[in-house]
Amino acid sequence: MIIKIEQPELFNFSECLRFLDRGYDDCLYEISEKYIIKPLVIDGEKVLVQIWEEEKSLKIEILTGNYTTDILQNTSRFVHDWFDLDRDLNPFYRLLRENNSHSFMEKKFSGLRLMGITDLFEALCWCVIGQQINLSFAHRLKRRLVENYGNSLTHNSKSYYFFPTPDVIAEIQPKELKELQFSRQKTEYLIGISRLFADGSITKEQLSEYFDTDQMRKRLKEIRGVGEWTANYVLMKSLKRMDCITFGDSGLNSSVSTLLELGRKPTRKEIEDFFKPFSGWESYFNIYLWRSLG
DNA sequence: TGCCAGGCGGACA
DNA sequence: TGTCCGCATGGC
Repeated sequence: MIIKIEQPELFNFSECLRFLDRGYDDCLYEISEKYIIKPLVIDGEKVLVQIWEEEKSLKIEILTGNYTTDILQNTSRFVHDWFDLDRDLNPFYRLLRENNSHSFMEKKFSGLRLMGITDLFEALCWCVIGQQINLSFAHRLKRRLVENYGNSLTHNSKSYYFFPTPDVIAEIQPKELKELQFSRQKTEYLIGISRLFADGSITKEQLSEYFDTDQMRKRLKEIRGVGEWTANYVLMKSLKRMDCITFGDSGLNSSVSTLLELGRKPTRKEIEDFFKPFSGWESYFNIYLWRSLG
């Protein structure tokens, strides 16, 4: 069964895949130049989907798993959310054009979308794993966690993994994670966050009912292990809030430093000023700045 | 070898 | 409220 999705204006599938790949061999999807394969849980059913581009549309095929009309519909919805297809990027591109020094981004990265991490729990765990270590090591740690504690399905004798569920991580003994080279801090944060999700203390639905981004940020920062960087990262990637800046992010610092030709780390004020013209589109500008790192 | 990595919490003034 | 420090381990 193949689902067809019309591509929105200002969309570039290759740019999106490139952003997902970046040579890190992520354990939660398989990516090639032409397609991406990802296992999903839709309405409690495990399905493996392949997404590719064909004649200006996106095609989604369910490779394995039982599916109903509802599952097809919700798979399509997932892809819309993941690739941020429902957003009109014209206003953002206008802002890029109005700021001469940034207009190169419109041409160079045209059609790049804010690739989401739909699952809030996964997004938070990924942040904790990635805190203060280099990205290649972070991906290796994530792979160890996923392959040791996540469910999987097999297709063409290949295993595709799901991110572990909160109840499973909540029960891991710290010693086990230490053996996988997780620091004591990361272990403590991961298990704590998992407990909150396992007992329903926090859910994405609940968080999305907050009045605005500031309140969501405040709520997230009450969680041990969640600081300003993680809160902003998660709000842009999972809640799709458009007004987030990942202050403290080394990649963001490096990008802003390069574009301003500072030769040093930018101050918080310099970053705030840099983002000022992009009010309401900070998250997208943040993503495009990451992309400009290469 | 030393510094840095898509930070965070806690101590201290 | 702002700043400094320890954590913990791989990559370059």
